[in-house]
Amino acid sequence: MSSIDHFNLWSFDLNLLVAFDALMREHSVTRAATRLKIKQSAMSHNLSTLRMLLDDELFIRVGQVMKPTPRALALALPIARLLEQAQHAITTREAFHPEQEARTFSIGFSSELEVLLMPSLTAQVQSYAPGIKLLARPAQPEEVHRMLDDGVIDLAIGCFGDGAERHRRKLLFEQSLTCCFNPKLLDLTVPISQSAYLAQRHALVSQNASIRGCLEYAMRTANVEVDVVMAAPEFLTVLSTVMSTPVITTLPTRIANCYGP
DNA sequence: GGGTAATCCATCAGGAGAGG
DNA sequence: CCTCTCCTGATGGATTACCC
Repeated sequence: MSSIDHFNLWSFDLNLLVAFDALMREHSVTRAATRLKIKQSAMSHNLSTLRMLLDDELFIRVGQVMKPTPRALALALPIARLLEQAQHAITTREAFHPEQEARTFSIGFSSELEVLLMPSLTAQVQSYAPGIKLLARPAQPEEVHRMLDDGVIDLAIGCFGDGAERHRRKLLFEQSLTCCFNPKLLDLTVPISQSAYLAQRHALVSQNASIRGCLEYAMRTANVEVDVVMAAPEFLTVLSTVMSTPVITTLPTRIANCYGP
């Protein structure tokens, strides 16, 4: 088995291999930069450093694409395998035995999922892993990835953005939306037409500074406006408002089915 | 003209070394 | 051991060059 030349590896920033792999996959400096969530100029610097260290052009611009040189093609597979092995070595842990574990997991939730999932999750964890405790933490979409990076939470459950490549994601279920209103206060025919929906005054769940909350993107996409008169981060506040005020709200169907009027 | 790569320059973080 | 200063490298914004 050959020995590792630590001195040479120390002088070679191994992140450059990640940059090379991204360039190999994208054949574009700009797209490779986007893939690694850095700017194009930083990726261009990485490429120039790689060119200097490996003494080869590596990628030659041909029209709109960066064509790999024979040297780059020869390096592609070994580097990809190396990165795969490195990732495997870093992420693989000893077998997890929930029944023997004694620790607290912090889970970042969006508010509606916390109330939906925590009761059954706690019951299941208590059944299979009595030594494990669960700590629910509020998690806003704009800060959830930083909370994961800082170790504030171990896991996040909710409707969040993609984050970085290191953030693993799994789809739990597709979310649908349902309208809720108090029929004693609002005279609406079900199913509600789009024009009737847009004509109402609305109460919404909002986790951020926008009063349009989770509907902001949908409204912009559909190029429509609704009259939002109230927004709050907790869905129970919104549902209580709907019960006492002639407003309509749009909530995740699971919440509406559990707690709706 | 639009898209993309390369380059220049400013900023920031981290490390090394000097001095108290 | 701690603090300060300087140096180095990474990064991003702005700009330029190049290609279709």
